[in-house]
Amino acid sequence: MILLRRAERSTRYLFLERSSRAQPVSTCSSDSAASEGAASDEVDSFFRQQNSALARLLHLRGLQHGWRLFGELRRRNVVTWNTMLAAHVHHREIVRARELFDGMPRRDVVSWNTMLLGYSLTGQIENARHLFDRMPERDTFSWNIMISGYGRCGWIIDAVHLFEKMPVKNVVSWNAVVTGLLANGEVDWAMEMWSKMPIRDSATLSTVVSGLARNGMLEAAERHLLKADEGDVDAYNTLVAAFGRVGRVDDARRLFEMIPSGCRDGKGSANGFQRNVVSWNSMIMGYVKAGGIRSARRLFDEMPERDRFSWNTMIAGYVQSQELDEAAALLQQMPEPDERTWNLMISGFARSGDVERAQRCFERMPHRSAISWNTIIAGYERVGEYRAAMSLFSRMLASGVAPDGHTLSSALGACAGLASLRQGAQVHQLVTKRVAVDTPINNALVTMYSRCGSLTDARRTFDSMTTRKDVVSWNAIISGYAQHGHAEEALRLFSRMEEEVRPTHITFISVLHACCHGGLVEEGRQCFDSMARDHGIDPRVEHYAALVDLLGRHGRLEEAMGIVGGMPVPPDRTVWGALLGACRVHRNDELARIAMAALAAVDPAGSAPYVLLCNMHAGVGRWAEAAEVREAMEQQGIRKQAGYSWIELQSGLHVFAAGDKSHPLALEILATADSCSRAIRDETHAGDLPCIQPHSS
DNA sequence: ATAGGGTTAG
Repeated sequence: MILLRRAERSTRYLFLERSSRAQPVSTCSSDSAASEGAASDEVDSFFRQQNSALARLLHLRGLQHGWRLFGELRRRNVVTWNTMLAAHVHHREIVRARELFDGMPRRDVVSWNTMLLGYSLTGQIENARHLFDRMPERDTFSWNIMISGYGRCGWIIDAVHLFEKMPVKNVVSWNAVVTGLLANGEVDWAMEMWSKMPIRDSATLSTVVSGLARNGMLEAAERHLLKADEGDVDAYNTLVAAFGRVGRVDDARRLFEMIPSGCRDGKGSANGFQRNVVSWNSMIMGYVKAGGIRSARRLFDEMPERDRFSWNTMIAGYVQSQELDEAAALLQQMPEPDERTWNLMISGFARSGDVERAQRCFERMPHRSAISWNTIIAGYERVGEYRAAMSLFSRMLASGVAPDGHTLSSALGACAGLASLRQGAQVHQLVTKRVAVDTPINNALVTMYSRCGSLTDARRTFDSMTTRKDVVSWNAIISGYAQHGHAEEALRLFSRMEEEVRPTHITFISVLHACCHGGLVEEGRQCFDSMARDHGIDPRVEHYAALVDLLGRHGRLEEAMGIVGGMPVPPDRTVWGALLGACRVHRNDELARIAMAALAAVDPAGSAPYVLLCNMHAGVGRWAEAAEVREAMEQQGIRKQAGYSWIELQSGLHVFAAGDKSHPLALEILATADSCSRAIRDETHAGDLPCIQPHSS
């Protein structure tokens, strides 16, 4: 790399001369120029073989192994450099690709095109444009790469503009611009362009069928397909997959049956119109999507030949139906599971909560990409094992695999879970350095800052977002204000939100919590009522729990009980728990007994009713009763999980459990907590507060 | 060794 950097410095401002042959970039590499000129046919053929060996190696073993062979070849031949460059682009290693590109002793138009492609595939279309404008020469590939790149990045006007400016268009250019228009929802424009196409090939039909299907126009797609009647199996496959994707498995099957099977009589058709492995895979995928795992398996067993896609789709199906043993059984039968197979298994185990098994798969796989790391990190993050998630994240960084947006979102989620502002801010640094900051990343940052206690940073991130704020962004910031007790600001943001995006059920949970913590009982009540009425969102059990909490906490116990009694869904432990908590604060023994019995019924193993009842007795000095409850609890083998709180300060991480006095400053901390508790009690007249209990044992 | 259309993983 040092060598490449030096080369980069010497060549940065030199431009290639216009030529169809590779040119030396720097005058000091005259030896390679000379050898290039003198290359005999035998030498050329030797390098061709070496280069295809390099390409194979890169394909099979990844970049690390390729480097070795590359090192021996690189001084000789521009194709070698291009092979390596293409491999980096293929792996989306754009920074390394650029380093390589800058360090190349010579470049031809393929080198430039490959670099354009790299930027276009990683969404950095401005960088691609910058290079495109400075290219010493352009060919049709260059223009086509830019047109499809603009289309992919959503800059459809620029794509069309470039297409019109392009001197010599080929069929790929036309297909690319039609694809771009369809991918950006410009159906009419696309079809107009399509009708003007001077040349079409087999990809044209697939382009239109797929584009229409992706715009939800499945019937129009089918009309086009049948009208063209080219017997193009790829186009049929597109539609089989498209019907499958939206769950219309019968339509998918109908199309699938229209493709000649061609395997029994060996007839097929003259132009090769017969089912291929993709047809079968697409059909299997349709069944998998529709939950028809048995039908999928039947096809899988029936199909004449299977490829990696078939195996992986089938395994994905079992993973999705949570039949992980079946998935593992198929994994056993595969001759060579590939990276995707392992990733599927990892995500399957992780999603089922079995992160240990997920990690065993992770450790077994030979080559881990960013996706593998992301899958296992997200798995740990999702089950709340934030420390494990962060330690894998460090391992990933150390292993040299570049983190992407998915990685950093998960890492931010783990920091949020740990409430670790310090680590969160470090990940934020990586975000600004390493990835394009899109909406999901911004959302993760807002959540992280708010959960780590820095509402100011959360708000700053939210306000300075340059990408579109989606419903998750709004939910994140509203929930932040809710958790920090700023009910008015949460409600203000909620009204602003309603002007831009549709709230979801998650929004209402945050708003209800905000009202609860801010004492805005009436507003909360109205908000709950407006959910179904104005927004068409039926309250779920979580909303009922929040409403009961809101009413109960503010002393409206009968009203809360009325809500519980009238619920269209059975109240669960969160609802009864909220009611019980309220009974305790407002000392309503009678209702507490009802709630406690109900809670014990819906959650027999839970300790909450016992603990609360015990504390109620203890709170008014009924020690014998308190002891009785405790005994009953022990007899039934119910144990309270110790609750922990922690805070991260300059001095490190401080962890506390109830009644735990092991901290060196325990006495001072408890005294401060106590005085806070008193101050709040005086301020709010809220009876005794369940949240701070330095005296509980 | 580089461009457009088809099926799987975060």
